[in-house]
Amino acid sequence: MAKETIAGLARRLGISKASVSYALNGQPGVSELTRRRVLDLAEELEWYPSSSARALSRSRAGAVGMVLSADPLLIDTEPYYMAMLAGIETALAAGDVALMLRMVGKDPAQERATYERWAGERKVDGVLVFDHLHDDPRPALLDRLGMPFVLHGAPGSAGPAAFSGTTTDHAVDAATIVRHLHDLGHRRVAHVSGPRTFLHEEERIGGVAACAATHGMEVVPFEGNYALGAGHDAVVSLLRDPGDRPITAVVFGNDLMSMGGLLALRELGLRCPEEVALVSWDDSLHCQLASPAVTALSRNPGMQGRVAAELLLALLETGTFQTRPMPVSELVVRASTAAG
Amino acid sequence: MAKETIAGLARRLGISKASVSYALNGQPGVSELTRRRVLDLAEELEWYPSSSARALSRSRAGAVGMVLSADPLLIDTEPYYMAMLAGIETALAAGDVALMLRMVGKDPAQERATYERWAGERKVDGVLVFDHLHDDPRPALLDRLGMPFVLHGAPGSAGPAAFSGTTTDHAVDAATIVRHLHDLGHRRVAHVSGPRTFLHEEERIGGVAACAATHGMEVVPFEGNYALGAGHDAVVSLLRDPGDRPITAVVFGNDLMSMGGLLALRELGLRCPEEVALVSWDDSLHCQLASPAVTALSRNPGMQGRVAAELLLALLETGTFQTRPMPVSELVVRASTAAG
DNA sequence: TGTAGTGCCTGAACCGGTTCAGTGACCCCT
DNA sequence: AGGGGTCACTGAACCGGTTCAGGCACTACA
Repeated sequence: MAKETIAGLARRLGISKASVSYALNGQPGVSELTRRRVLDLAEELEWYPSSSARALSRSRAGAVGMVLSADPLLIDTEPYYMAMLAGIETALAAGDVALMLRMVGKDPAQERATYERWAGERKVDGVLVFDHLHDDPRPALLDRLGMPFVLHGAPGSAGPAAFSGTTTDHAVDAATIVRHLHDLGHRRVAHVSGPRTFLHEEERIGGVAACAATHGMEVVPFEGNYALGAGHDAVVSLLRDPGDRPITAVVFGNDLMSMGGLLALRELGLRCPEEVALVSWDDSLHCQLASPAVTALSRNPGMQGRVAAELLLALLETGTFQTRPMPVSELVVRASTAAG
Repeated sequence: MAKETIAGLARRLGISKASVSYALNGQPGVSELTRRRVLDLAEELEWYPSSSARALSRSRAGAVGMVLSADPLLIDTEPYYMAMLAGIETALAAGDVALMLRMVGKDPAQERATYERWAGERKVDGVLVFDHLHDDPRPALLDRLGMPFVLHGAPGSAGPAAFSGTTTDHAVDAATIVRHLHDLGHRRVAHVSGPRTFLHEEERIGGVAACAATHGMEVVPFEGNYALGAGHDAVVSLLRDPGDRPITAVVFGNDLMSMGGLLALRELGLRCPEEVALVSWDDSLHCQLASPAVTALSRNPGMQGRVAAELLLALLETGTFQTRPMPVSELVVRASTAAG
């Protein structure tokens, strides 16, 4: 099948390229009759405008990018990403924008290089950025590159922002978890967080500490890295020697560490939830299938991804920054925190 | 920052656009000195060629596409996809090709429409196709569209193929599983497969039946759909009423159904592996974390994805079809089939 | 000394769309 | 009858690269 072009359509209809273009794009300047003839012919020939030609003349790629920079070890075990991707994709598909995906290791330089490349090549119109860091260099970089972006999980504290993002009130989530444990009688708990370089972990740690303080509870912090082994090691080092005031509950920063913690409890011969209760700050199938099933904060990554993508589309469309707070997460109570 | 163009570079250097282009692309026609000057300037200005302009003049998108058409329910629970994606991405990144991702529901029409669109818009240079079906309409469609593709999990039986693909010898995998169960003394087993519309499930079912026959074993087939509930329901309907010759082992087509089966065993009060052994035809973290941990065939989806992507790159580069057999999968023996 | 060959470089066409400025035709108003 | 406005449409420029045909200078060879 010889590829049709807009010039071909114009020739067949005996009109000019310009008219065809106007007709196809719903722009004024053509009669209703002509427009119909053009659209009908395009459909009949199963013709679509060349995306690269369109991208060139509109100076718009029609795609947005996303760099998944994660531990290769985690990337296939974290259902979180896949769910988020699915949400992002549904939003983008609705806006007729393509998703360009790049996976790099935990190397910030590679993520940076990818952004520079994409900006230079004008390959994407904007990017979705995740896991906001302390003194995150990426917003400044992207600004310098003139690349619109949405920060997923932006710092919610600031006022009207100079960028778009979704915000999560981690303090509220923290309170939900801490109160749940307090209600069950726990007074000394551990909090196994993700790396403190992530801003949201900082907020969570602060939230947990604050809420615990108002309830007269004690929190033992532990910095993990979201991997199975970290959860395991945390539990071993925190609970091997109970001491006089033992820890009776552990909050994990994600589902993988929760699973690791559960394995460790089994090894140590500690019964869950009778001796130690568990809460995961991320829900997933893992939490549901574990035995005991693990109480988890359901954060709905699919919806979050969808919202982030919508913000990016809006930013590209209108150029206005928006921040949108995510709805409060819900705690799904399961056996790991069943009433003692 | 005003965007530089090739014309800008040419002006700065006092040479023609053509020379710049030749220099940048490593083509003959420029002196070594000029080439260096061009490359140095490009680096200094952090300049990259516009991907859309390049795509237009080369008539090559520089991207390949992949439609993930799966049950939305499964898409975020199946670690298989994520691992495969990671493998695909590493191969594509090496070949400097972008990955365009689209997720659609289990609706074949949408997948078809996506291919037609991509072909019409020349948005991708080729696609990766998964889950080969009985009388799969996609190869013919893609051929008609002139869209190069690689079939992941192509029928391995045929001779030199008219397309590229990775092939898996499911009969060998089936034998690995069946022999393992036979060695443990099982003589009557169930095989909970995925939908028979998938060609690979057909091959697996045949392989299991054939190998079982040579070992004097009996196989009870059950058609599932890869979802948690299907595994559960299969076990319930197969094992609730043992009868005179009870089933002592169940083989599941993927990890999710295995987990469902495990839940069902627990409900029925059947001990695993003492009363019923379990094998999963897909390994994942779920199998490792389950209790008992589930024996599983490790198929290395990351590597398979990488190979499939490499085949596609080769096809785009040279235009020659290749089929590449995947290495035989290895059975990871865990507690769910521990010696009785 | 003429000429064929080679190396370096250039102008212009081309890829397939979008968009601007301009041209008639037609209608309305005074 | 003449001036102004709207409508449908067109030619040509443009987006930013790639590539072809050809020009010029210089060397090599007969």
